[in-house]
Amino acid sequence: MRVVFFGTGEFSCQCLEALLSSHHKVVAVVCQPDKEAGRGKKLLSPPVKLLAREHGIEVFQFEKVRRDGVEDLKALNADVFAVAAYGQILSQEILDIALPINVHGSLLPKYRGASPIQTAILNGDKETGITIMKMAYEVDSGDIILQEKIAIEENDTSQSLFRKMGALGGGLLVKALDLIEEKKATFTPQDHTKATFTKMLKKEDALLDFNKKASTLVNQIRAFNPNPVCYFLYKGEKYKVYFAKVVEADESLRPGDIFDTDRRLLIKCGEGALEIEELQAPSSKRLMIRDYLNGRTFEHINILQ
RNA sequence: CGCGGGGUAGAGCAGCUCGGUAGCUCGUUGGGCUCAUAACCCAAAGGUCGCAGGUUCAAAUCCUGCCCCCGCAA
Repeated sequence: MRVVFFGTGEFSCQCLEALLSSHHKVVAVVCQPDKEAGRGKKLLSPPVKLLAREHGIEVFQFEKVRRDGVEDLKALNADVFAVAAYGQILSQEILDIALPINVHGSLLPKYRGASPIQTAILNGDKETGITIMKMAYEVDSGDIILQEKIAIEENDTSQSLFRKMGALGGGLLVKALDLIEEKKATFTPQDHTKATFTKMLKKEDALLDFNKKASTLVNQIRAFNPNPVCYFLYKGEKYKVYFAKVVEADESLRPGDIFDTDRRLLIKCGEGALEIEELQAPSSKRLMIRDYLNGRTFEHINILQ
């Protein structure tokens, strides 16, 4: 089938790669515009654009696809629009051009919206999954074509889970296209009464609150890795935490008490304590705590004071 | 020209202001202690101090240019 692929980031790339190695024909790729990013404000292309170019596929980067993309999309004469974490909402007019299907990172109707994968980790879920659906006007509300579960391991972060989900999503996307081509696809409506919604994880939510339980904070840290990354303030400076685990704590300590001991870094929480395993100090790179403490130390203070 | 930090042994850092023997913690290797150990003690190996040029009797340190890495902001 003639497919137009909509996507932008790494997750999208994995889905696109699956399509490219299938027998379906990717006639064009639509992704977000290049952005000024990084040091020196260089113009940066989305990963999907680079991948598409390597394969000689035409790339569209509409500022607003609803406003600018309709004519071009019609002209492509596609059978299917395959959408995976594109980053823009499609209008009904566009959904009507070809059969629009979407790869979503949750077991819909649970976790509709912008951050299904991260939210599953944040909530401490043991499993989540991929849903392939036919897109409807209301976001993530469409009829389900395929759905498959995946386990969330204890040491999974959003980063690692994204990678697993991308691989699974790519496979299911191709499978769904095959079914559609053979006219064997079924479309099962969601139970909308069970729908839950997720919001983008924001930087403002990345500050660790040590009054909370250590286990809660560990989930938050896993969910926010690699983006936007949880942090705490020590002497007014931001220290990012990439990995941490729950340990038992001396309950005479107050939440926020920080101390390094025996080449470990511990912070007392509302319940239990957090052992920081991988840390990033301001202006420096990520380090395993063992390496960090070789050259630097923390004073035993309370960082909530 | 967005703002800022940094490049010194395998790792993380100090030394640079005020030029003059390359240092700390850890790792590695060997030895010792121990019922035993990732613990402790002793010893050793390991460095063109990012690159190039300049100043100087002498440069990790001062000056100039370049390369690379990182944080913030987007």
